[in-house]
Amino acid sequence: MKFDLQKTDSKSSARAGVVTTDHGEILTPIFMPVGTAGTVKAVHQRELHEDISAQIILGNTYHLFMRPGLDVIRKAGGLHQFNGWDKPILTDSGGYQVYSLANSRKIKEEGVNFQSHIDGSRHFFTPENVMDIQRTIGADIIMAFDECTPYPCEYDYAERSMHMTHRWLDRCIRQFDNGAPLYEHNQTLFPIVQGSTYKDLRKMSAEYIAGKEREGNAIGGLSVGEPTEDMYEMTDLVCGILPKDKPRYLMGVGTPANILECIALGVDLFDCVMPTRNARNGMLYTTEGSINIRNEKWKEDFSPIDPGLGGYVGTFYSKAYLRHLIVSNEMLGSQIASIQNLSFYLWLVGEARKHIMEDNFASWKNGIIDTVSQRL
RNA sequence: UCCUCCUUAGCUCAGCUGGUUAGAGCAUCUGACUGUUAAUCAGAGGGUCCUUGGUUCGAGCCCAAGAGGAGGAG
Repeated sequence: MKFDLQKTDSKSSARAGVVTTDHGEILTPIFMPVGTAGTVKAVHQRELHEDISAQIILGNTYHLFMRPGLDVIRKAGGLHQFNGWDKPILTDSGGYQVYSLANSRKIKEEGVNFQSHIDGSRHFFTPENVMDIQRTIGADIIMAFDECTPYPCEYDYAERSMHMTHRWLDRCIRQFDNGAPLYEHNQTLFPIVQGSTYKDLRKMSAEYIAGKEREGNAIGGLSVGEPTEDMYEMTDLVCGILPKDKPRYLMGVGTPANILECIALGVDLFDCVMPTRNARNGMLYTTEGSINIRNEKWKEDFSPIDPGLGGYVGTFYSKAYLRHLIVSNEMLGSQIASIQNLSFYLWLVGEARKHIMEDNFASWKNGIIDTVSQRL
């Protein structure tokens, strides 16, 4: 993997760059649609390419390990072959699942013992076997196995957890660097900064992670319920420490406003379930603002969903029709809304990149945030 | 014409021996959702308990008459 920094905004820390992988280039800043179980829910691969212009998607170690399992993925020739996505893929390590499946797991120094949410079977994840699993899945970018601390989090716990995540990282790196890709493309390992909302811990963690000199770095443990200002403060602090010549990935963020603000702080990569999950729940993002398409006010509004975006679903389908589909629980509603929301997210980061290249990002951002944040 | 059964929220229905403010599911409306256990979750509005009269301290529930509906007999 290679990262070329093309431009840094003169009035903020926003950057534009190019990540090059064996599955092609990623123009940053970028949003990565989440495809947990090997699918971006309700969206075809062709739509990811043609309507959404996705450049990289996510997969999830935990979910793919549970189903379909490593044998199937290995026999398919890796996840790219299995799901037919020939552009870059990033897999999350399962660290977040350890956090979100909190009621059925036990975290120890050696690793995490947890119960499958599918059949209740017990499994044990370690930094080592999580690296091996991600080798088998074959993502271009794989993530270190970490503990995502909850919010709020006691200082003592956050500190101990952070140090354990650092020790886990060393084990991840050893295992990864002693291994080799199973398929015909290279892989790279991103470490993850933790430290909850404590400045000294975040600083310590960012310095530790920077010292590993990997090809890219991630910021985890945010957008777990802390105040937005805390999230910005931690992101700002960490971005100031992580190397400038490596891409920075802010995990799990966020709303359109969050993404713009964090681009301004120097983040290059984002992922979030919001555009897809909210789409299925009737929340639409448009260039005019967000709308709850289930609201009665759209019942007889036959205007296009988002003509400003200029894409197929935004101009072809009306609000009233989409409302009908979502209210009726029709599958097409989820499909249209998901394509719309992802198209919007990719449009947003594309515009951000354009304005960074033109060196007028900061002023553009302040205007667009008000627009896209309003509720219609 | 007679007999039996039914009538409770927009819909389908619970509702104990007569006892606080009559409930549920669905539907409607509104909100939430941040490295997906989520086509999920939460909240709200919504009642002439068919009508009238009676019994009773107290009636959705018991009694009478009527209205509407379903089935049966002739």
